[in-house]
Amino acid sequence: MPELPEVESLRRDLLQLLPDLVLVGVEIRYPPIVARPSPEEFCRRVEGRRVLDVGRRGKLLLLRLDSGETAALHRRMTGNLLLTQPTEPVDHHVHAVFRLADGRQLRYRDPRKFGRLALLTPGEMVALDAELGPEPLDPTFDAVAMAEVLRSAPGRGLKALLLDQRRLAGLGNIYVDEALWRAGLHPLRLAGSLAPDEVAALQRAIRSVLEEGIAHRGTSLRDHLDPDGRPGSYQDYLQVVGRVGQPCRRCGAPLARAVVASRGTVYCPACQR
DNA sequence: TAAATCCTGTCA
DNA sequence: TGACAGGATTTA
Repeated sequence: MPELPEVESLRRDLLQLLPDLVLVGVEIRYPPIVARPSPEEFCRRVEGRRVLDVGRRGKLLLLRLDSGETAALHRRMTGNLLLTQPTEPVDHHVHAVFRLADGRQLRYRDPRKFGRLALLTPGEMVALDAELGPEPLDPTFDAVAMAEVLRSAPGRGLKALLLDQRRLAGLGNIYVDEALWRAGLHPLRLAGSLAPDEVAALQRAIRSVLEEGIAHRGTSLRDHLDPDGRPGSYQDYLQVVGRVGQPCRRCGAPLARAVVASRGTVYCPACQR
């Protein structure tokens, strides 16, 4: 599922289309995909707008329009934004089509229909930003900032806390499991119980798994594709996800599976404490 | 805090 | 054929 590295990879790919990315037309084929405003209003306010910049906040892709508004896309589980020629057939999983000035199209394809589009005024963008936790790849996100996140909910388990976008933005099920393994921390370990060196290790682990994920253009266990329809390759480097029962690459013990924070969770019961 | 909800492809 | 997966939101 698209987490921070998958959205960041998409952001960087779309930046290559600037400065001539003009959304000359918008077609919404599955109206519930537009969270706000109404689908008609969304089209009216996006059509004809030039994209000045492509940003990201957590797992949200942000298209900053020349109107001052921002079109936000959350890909949720199975959403992809594909750059295609208009002659390519539109399959029934395509829920929104953005026609570009050069004739090509950006198509939002999402078999699960969980993803959402929204158009945000500057004020709404500020409000959304305030609801999300810090960016783990921001240069200012260091061990001190990690400690603050943990201190904000000392009684919660680490995995539940790290998945909470209001506490820390951008992590999902895959990268949380990978980061906790790398830090040697158990997913149920209470956030308030970490020693200073463990806090620092967790911050470094989160940063490194996200950076490696981006370097490999994301994890494509199943669905993630870039705008040209190509998968990422970080699935080939995962240490725990998808390896239940196989030996831990640190200590050799068989990796275990449990449901933590309502998510399938893989960890090493021997060396994650 | 936990459960239900939204969805449909995939797998047993 | 039915259980399962899961991010975010809503409801109990």
